Amino acid sequence: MAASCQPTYARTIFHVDMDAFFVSVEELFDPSLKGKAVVVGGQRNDRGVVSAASYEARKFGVHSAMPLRTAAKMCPHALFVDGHPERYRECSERVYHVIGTFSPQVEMASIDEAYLDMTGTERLHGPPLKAAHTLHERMKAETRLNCSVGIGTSRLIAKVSSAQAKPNGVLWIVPGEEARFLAPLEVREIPGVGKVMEKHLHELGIQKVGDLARFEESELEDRFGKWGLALAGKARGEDAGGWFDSEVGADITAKSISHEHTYNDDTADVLQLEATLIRLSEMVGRRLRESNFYARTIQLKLRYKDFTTITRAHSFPVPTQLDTEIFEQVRGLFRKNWKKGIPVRLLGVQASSFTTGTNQIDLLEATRQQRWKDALAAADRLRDKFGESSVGLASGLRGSFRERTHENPAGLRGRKKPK
DNA sequence: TCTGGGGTCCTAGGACCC
DNA sequence: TCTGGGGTCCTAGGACCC
Repeated sequence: MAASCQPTYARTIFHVDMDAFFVSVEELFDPSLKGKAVVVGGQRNDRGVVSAASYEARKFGVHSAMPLRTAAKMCPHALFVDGHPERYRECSERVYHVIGTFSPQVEMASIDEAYLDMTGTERLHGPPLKAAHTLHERMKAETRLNCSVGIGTSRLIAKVSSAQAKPNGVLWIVPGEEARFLAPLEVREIPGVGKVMEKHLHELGIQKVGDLARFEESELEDRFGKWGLALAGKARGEDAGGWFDSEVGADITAKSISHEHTYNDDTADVLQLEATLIRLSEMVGRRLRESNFYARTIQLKLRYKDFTTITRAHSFPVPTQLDTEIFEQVRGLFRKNWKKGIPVRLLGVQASSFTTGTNQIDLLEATRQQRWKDALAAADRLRDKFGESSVGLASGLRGSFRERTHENPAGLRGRKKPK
């Protein structure tokens, strides 16, 4: 079993990461923002977090995921801008178009980053560095946006090196140099190592990736299980375990669809809460229909004032796409689990366990569901024309208990859209 | 500091079946 | 009576990512 677990040739993976994506897109629409401290995600007093901050704002310690109110204190002169998901999606599609001309094996990992498998494209695009510079220039020419490109023999190396290349740079880690490149970096730089894992590692005296690489692999496995083993591989630059191990461009279908809403003011008003559940159920149902998914499991998410959060799920025998069925389930879960009178901060509805198309419903049931689907499709078209609030399961009810909360337009930063 | 919204993956316990 | 071992499904929670 001795010899080669080595691949016969090394892969060449690119990771393309757009620089301060949301901020840069906003600058395209309003050039006066250029060079200023800009925070995208909402207004300075909103209950929300920073989606993106300009490099100017970052100098004051502002970073994404930070509460907007904190950002406003750290950087009072910053300009606060609401997010525009449609703009980001549109630019993201242009990015996808550009990278698609470089390799057949491409994959958008999120709205603003992509992987390309460039193995074997030398005859077409030249050596990695040259190809990367061409890509970098073409990206700027066709999207007017800056990006950074990391090149390596694994997704992990490509990802970490694109981060090191920022802003607006290209970095190639030559095959064989992976471990040496990673060694001086903080363990937190490894994708998948967050706050909690970082703390655990620090307690073991592990600060840098080099420390991690020297650590006994079996002890990592004993302490952290499967993940510990993967971690040992990552310290060497390997795509060990999980999503990283998959081929670039492999077809990934969505596993869940969800919508949630945080109130600007916590509420214990049953009518308002159930009106929100209707709206969220409709949004989830609509997306199920768009993707032609049927969901077997519906989950309620409930967050109280003090941030304690529960989730309660239920699976039905026959999968569904229907707003009414989703809402009935979720309302049932809500009534059973909400501690009456305790103010609620957030409600969420999630659908999962998908099938594409139902298998064995009898004919009557099928026609009944078809009628519903037709009606709902008509409603979807109406919404496209007149906006989200024009049609609803209970638009009358909603009309009288319209929420005062505003939609956070910065909301959308999802990883994947189901096809 | 007072914490969005949309996702993925992992773990762990209990039910249920063979 | 008192007790096994494995597999799969379901549910709840949590870490992590952008």
